[in-house]
Amino acid sequence: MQMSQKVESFVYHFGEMGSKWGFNRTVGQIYALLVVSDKALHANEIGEALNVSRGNVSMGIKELQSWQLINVSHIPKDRKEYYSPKGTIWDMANRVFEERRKREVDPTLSLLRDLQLDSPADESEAYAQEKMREIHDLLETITHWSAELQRLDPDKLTTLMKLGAGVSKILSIKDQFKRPKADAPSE
Amino acid sequence: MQMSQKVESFVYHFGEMGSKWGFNRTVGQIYALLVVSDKALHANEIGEALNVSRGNVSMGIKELQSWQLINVSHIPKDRKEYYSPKGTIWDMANRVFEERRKREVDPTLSLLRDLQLDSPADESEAYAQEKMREIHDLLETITHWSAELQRLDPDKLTTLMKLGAGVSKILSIKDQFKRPKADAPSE
DNA sequence: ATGAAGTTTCAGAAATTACTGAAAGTTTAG
DNA sequence: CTAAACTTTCAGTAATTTCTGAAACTTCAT
Repeated sequence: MQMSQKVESFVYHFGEMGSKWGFNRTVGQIYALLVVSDKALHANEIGEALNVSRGNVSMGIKELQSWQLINVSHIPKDRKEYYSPKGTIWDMANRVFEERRKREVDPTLSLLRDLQLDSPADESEAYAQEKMREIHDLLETITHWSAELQRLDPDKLTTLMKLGAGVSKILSIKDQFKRPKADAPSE
Repeated sequence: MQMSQKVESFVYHFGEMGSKWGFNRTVGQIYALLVVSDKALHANEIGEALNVSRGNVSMGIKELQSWQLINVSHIPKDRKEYYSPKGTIWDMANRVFEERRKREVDPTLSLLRDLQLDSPADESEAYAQEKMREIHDLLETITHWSAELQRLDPDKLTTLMKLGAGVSKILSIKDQFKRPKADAPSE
């Protein structure tokens, strides 16, 4: 399989990006290639297009499956497995966030909680624990927030995003509703 | 310098995390160590605490400076440079997002825009371009959104985050305000 | 059961990334 | 200007990660 000029630069670029986003170059390239292909591809086509060994393609596919990013399909009378991206681009972004949360943030939160458990031996340890608590709280807030956002349907999300900084205005509207007799004159 | 048990596990863990967040293990460890230290540290202390060469500490410091994550200070009559983390934990998170946006997202957006420029040669190229446009739009939306969020002060942000999925309710309130004579009955 | 058509595994090789430590560079006090 | 006290650089080495390709495995048609 031959990639067009455009597809080629896209695929190579995403290989590099992928390596900063939690998977290696080849995995990034395979995913990028699948995304821009209008039909599902089998392993040999992929390997040929990317100049990569059959074994490497197999490992890449496996990795993408562990991220739940691809679908496997079959064509009647053909024994090969055909791969295509699962869901929309938005789904992909969500999956990657979600998966990284599980793999990176959750273990960190759990470590930080453990380290909070026993009381500090001295002043400098108290300081360290305080900082760890701050990090814990930050991670937890971000985690909750992104989980909530993922529940919104893409349209609402887009509306919300377009709103941007306007959200702070909305917040005050909300305050008026919830507490019509607002008691915070300075804000 | 000797790290306490707790600080040690924190620092090592953040070394590993750091390597998934855009800098290498040592850089992550140095930053973690500085965050939990109640006083600024000089390069030798850092190297000794982390069991790492003087040269490596120097490179790590340089890297952290390029991310604008640390401050340098001096003590009268002492020629050494003392390092401490710059800003709050929130500032740190913002900086890292911001810096990665500049280094990774911006070049990607620019590539994707270029690839949109000339019209597709055939049907499959048209498909590829369409997908690239979707990715472009997604990245752009996320970029704008996070830029806006960074402008909010941390308190507002926290309120907003606590709100979570409640945002969709807020959105409808906003709709009532903006278009009291709403003409979209199906939404 | 057999073998053709495919996929996966994994030991070793290649490529990449990170680290060391000695030499070069910088800054300041006298 | 000199030397002491630091910091930075960078060539070579070490560690880690990724990739290859041959062998093992699986599945299915006959």
